[in-house]
Amino acid sequence: MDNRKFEKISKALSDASRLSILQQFKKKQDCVYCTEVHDLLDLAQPSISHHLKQLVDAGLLIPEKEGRNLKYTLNETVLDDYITSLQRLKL
Amino acid sequence: MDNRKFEKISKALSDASRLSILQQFKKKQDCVYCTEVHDLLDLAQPSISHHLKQLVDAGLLIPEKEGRNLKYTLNETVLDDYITSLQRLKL
DNA sequence: TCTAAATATCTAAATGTTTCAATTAATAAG
DNA sequence: CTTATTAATTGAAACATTTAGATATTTAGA
Repeated sequence: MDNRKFEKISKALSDASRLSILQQFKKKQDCVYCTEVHDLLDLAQPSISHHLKQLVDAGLLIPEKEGRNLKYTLNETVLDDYITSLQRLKL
Repeated sequence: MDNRKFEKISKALSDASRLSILQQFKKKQDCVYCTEVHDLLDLAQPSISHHLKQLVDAGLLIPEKEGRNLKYTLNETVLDDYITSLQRLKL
């Protein structure tokens, strides 16, 4: 993973709202819907859209359209690649 | 590790200059001096001071005074804790 | 003590991020 | 086709971060 991608993922992980979204996946054990995120966070709809976009752009979430709804799954591969890059920082 | 600490570390990792600083530890295999960072990055001295402060505040670097110089060591424990938190995000 | 070197702090400009109201786009259901 | 629902986009305000110049602090050495 190059430095730009690493920075982008780090930035995506550096916000309380986005961290809550990611932690929601653990609770749901599968996928998370856009609407659920709206219930989870006390933020206006465009703000949620913005945060989800950042997580998708970083590659951490995979979006999938289901009619009018939007379903997200966690991309564990990207998370693993990020962890590998962190391990490499160690001496 | 609580979410605030996680966010702080993520933010510290989300900048090109700070990432370069951390990668310098790999090259040096031990510690890094403030002066070396000044040579490494094409930034004014106060900017470097600012970046190093953020890495120290996040707990990633441990500062140690050596006369007029400042020596930094990488805190691998914090890095490991951060990695553990990331692992926990996985399903 | 005086000077030079290394680092920190203060201040301000430039830039980036977060947030929401308003609007738009897409789709499902009647 | 019309309406309601879900999500994205636009535009702007509030806030935070990055950067550097000027200045202050600390310490080493003459």
